[in-house]
Amino acid sequence: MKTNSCDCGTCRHKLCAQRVPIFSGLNEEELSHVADLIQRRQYLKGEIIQLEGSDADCLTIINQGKVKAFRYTQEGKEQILYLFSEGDFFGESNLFGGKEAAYHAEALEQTSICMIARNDFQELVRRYPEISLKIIGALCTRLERLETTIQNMGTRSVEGRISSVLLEFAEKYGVKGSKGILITLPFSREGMASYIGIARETISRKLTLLQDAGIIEMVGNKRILLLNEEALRRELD
Amino acid sequence: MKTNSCDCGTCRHKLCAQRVPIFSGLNEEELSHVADLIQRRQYLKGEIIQLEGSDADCLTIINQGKVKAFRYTQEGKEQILYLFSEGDFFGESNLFGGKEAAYHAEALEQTSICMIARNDFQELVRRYPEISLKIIGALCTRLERLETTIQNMGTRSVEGRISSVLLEFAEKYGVKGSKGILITLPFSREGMASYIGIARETISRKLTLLQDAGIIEMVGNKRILLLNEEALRRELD
DNA sequence: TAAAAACTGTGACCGGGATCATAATTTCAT
DNA sequence: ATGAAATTATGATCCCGGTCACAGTTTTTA
Repeated sequence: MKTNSCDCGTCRHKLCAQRVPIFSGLNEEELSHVADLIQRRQYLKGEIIQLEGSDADCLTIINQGKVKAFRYTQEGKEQILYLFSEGDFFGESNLFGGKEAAYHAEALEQTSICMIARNDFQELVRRYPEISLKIIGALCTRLERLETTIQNMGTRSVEGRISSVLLEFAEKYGVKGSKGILITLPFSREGMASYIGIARETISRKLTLLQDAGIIEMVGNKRILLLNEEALRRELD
Repeated sequence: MKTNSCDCGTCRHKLCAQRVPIFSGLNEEELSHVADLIQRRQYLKGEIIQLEGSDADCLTIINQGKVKAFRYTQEGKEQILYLFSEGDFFGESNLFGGKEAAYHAEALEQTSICMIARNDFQELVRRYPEISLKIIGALCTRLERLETTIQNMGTRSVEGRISSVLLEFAEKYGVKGSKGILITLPFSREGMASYIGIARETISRKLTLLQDAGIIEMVGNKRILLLNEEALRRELD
């Protein structure tokens, strides 16, 4: 088991600050300053990190693990908005909009996060303006993703949406093997359905079809072997 | 007819810079500096301001008018992503992500815009860090809107989506009268359908139902009188 | 102001995906 | 390893909204 956490109490989470894109570009001394302000926390799978509507006033950066951000529709269905991984952050709207948390956040596996309080962060931004440029860049990327998601949902081609999610996971979590790309899914079927915005049964059926077509191969419930990436790409509408 | 444009050539668009939230917080002299960098342009209804995929490298701020941002799905259907009004801006991803334009932008009526070139803007941000905080705030707001849109689209309750759009327009463009709120719609039915992500015929039918229920009253094609706001709010899922 | 063009409303029909029910499978705990 | 619990697959049915067709209206243009 590799130890990529730092509990020595001396380095003051410099590791965490270093690996976060937001702070790339800062030098050693500046990073040290940032690290002073960081508070770290650990969560187990299934634990809630943030409650929608709460007024947590800190920026949360994911150091290790995966986090899903979601809301409940009035019918009680869960709608997943984001899947955050190492280096991603959330809670920015708490800081800048001054509003309450826009969604629930739940650890999908053992997860360690870094938190920076609102006031500390605002000061950081003033002292190191490049940070805000990085944040703007990250927000733009996120906007683009949502824009594409909306475009896809509007199109209503369920096959296309499933293909696009599989490709996304392949890129983020896939491992190339001799037969194809082995994807360890971050979600159960239920989760994937909620991420895509369709019913669980539907995704089961479509995945079966993809398997019958020889494009994928399901390995247990949590892994999918992508045999024919090109074919999947052609499904994208 | 009120004259809220400035063509004197002397004030150098200070008006424009002033009314834009991004630059609120700057003083007279700073605004003047900003105004120096601004280039102004006019568009008629239907004219294209930005082409998806083009590498326009400037931030565009809407001074007056309305602009729709949209993409085409592979089936050729138009999907409207944003409706921008006075004070809104777009093109930020061109500046920060360094990528190409993420969508088409078209004037919905006579529209005047202010443009700032990439380099000029980057310099502005460095000189006045508050600007980037304002931008981050605006991006967060936009993200929240998209998040809600996605949540709505996932829910697939068409009634709810229509109600939410009507309420949005009522707030932005509504005028209170004795009988209710008179909304001048920024879109045709086609446009509303594309904004919501449903078929034109469906929105016609649903609006007729709402009218039969006494909740709204259609006034010609371009206006809707909102008689019972509460009832509409209850439709929101 | 009249004709043309664009937009909107409505009926008929159809299909994809939601829902419900149940069986099969996988995962987990002991 | 084995039974229990959770997850997934699959069949049957239903219904909402898309699509097509066409009529009615509004808006534009000359």
